[in-house]
Amino acid sequence: MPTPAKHHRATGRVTLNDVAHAAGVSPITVSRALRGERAVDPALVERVLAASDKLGYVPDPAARALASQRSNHVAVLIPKLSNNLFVDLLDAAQQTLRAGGFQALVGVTHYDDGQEEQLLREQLLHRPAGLLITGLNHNAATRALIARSQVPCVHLMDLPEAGQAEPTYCVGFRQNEAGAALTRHLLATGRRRIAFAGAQLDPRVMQRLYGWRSALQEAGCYEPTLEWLNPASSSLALGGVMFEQIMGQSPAVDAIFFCNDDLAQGALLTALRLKIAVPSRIAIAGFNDLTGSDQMLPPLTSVRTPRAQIGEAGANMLLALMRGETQASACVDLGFELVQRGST
Amino acid sequence: MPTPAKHHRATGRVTLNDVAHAAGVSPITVSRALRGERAVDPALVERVLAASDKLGYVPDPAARALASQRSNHVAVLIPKLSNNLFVDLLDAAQQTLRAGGFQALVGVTHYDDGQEEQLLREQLLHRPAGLLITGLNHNAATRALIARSQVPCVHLMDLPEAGQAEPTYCVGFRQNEAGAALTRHLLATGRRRIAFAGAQLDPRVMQRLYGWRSALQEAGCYEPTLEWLNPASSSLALGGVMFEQIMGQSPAVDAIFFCNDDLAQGALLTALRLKIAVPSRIAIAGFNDLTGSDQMLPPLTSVRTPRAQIGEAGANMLLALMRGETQASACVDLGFELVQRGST
DNA sequence: CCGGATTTGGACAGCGCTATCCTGAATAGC
DNA sequence: GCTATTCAGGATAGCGCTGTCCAAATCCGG
Repeated sequence: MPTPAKHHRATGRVTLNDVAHAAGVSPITVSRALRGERAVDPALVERVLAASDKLGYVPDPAARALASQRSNHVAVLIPKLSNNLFVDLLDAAQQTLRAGGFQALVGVTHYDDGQEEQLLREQLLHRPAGLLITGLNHNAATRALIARSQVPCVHLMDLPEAGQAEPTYCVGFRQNEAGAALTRHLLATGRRRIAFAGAQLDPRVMQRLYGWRSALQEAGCYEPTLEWLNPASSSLALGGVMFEQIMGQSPAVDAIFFCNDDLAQGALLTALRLKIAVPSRIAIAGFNDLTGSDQMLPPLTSVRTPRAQIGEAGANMLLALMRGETQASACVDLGFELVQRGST
Repeated sequence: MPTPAKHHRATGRVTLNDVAHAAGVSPITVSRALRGERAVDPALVERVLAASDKLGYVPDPAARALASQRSNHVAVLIPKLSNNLFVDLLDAAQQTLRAGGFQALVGVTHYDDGQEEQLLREQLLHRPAGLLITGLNHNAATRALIARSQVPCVHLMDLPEAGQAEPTYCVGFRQNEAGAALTRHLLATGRRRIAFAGAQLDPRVMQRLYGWRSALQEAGCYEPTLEWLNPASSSLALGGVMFEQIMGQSPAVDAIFFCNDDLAQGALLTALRLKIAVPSRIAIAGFNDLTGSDQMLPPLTSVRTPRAQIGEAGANMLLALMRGETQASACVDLGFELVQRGST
């Protein structure tokens, strides 16, 4: 006789109760022993573990979530998958979270505040144990959702300006300083008419723009006509188009700072096609040091950004927060590194 | 008086019960009305919907999963995030699933059977409603897990060989035919010593290899020394290295079929650097038509693979299966398209 | 050696929802 | 017109786990 099939459903699952019976203790003791919650007699713990192993017990996440009002999910919100930057970030965060026993729930916002809010709303229904979110600029509703939900939250990639009302936890680097550093490098190589070519125009691109501006202003080289901003998505093709545009309309420009490497790579390829010498005629620099930038012709000068480290450190900070540890340092600056190559 | 705080926990959540009270019906009726399960009087449905809207009710996924033994999660297993191919696949699948009311749980296997099995095991604990998995080749334990779990499963990217014991549902295209088609194109342009350069050596790469082989054998041009296989991960840099290797050791080769576009892109850049004329000295072709291939110098001939469509169609097939609809066609071939450009 | 503070195991009662059974009403069949 | 069959709402009983309270056991200083 396999199943009595009395009145109610009987799933084949090994439950906490089964373990409790096998170990000769009450279910609650098993729960506590396995979670390390409260003190339990070491001898009992051992018996429980043995029984649990023998039966192959694995806790049911749904039951756990229902009873405790907390799941082992972590919502991860990123703007796009088509920018490898975020793929690297996601990969590192996801792996770190998994190692800590959490499941990443990925949401892609497409740089849209409304979608971000919508996604967050959906994710919060799952009562995530934590939240990793890209950037610091969110609309009021999103900020309110985060605050009201009481879910620990770490912001990735950006750091607050000094004096800015900062969110509690963040891991990133100073985009504006990185932009300024790259611009100063271009100035140091003797360039004076340095254009900034930006696409997407998300907050991080704008920070780089501000860094570029301030560096040029310091050097007395700033001019508004050097700003080339295009709200379209960043891509190799767009980089080529913007490059031709800039070269056509501002022939005096002697360097271009592209806000992302894919744009710069597209520009380099277009320069090759048009036989425009890089860096002698014009210097080209990118940002993020994405795959392939070191393979370009000439190799692309860029800023290496610690995106994988940000994903990992952010996830680790969140893991600590979810364990209830209060972190001393709310903001971690992981810096950046100028990578000078042949294109400048 | 905010909360009575009697004996037990009281979450602030609006529950099914609240809606039932407001609508003047029993909880189970609300449940049925909202799910469209069984027939419910249209008038009642309307009242329930009104009450639910007014209170802002949203069902608790954990409670639902616990009671019904089914979550709204779908496990999605892909080999790597560093290959844009899978990012595109994931993006499309994820979006389609979300539109259907399901949450994608992403797992990255790193082309490792053991990790795949481990991930699947973890995911199955969440009682996913469905499973999207890349490829057809899985180890015995993984296949057993899938079969035993009874979870609807759709395989992506590959199609079974005729006569092969096929898994029930899959969406993809014939990798070997695509490989043969590209090879025939190279033969048609007069090339005779066509090398195959493969990295990663996953089952799909091997299928392309077999396609290349059969096309060459048909033409009487096959020779084992034309096979260059490297188990390392595919990348631009590796493409350059393999290109130099092939050119150095087999100077007679007049075309190279790279198993993935990133390799081919790296080869093209290296050819530029070494001033090896493409396609006059040697033709270069890639696979998958990834971002940037049309921007290369010369633009890269490739095979456009319908990865986004596969993600979407696979997700849609799974959605249908999860609704309990039995699909007529178990396997969908979405084909491929040869994209001839300047490099051949 | 005793009263109070601290442990540590367990009983109990749900978390919010749905599967199952049941009942009364409406419909159909002859 | 009366029984056999649908049909739609509701009562009941959990799904598997944990928060809360309680009681018994242990420890401590005076």
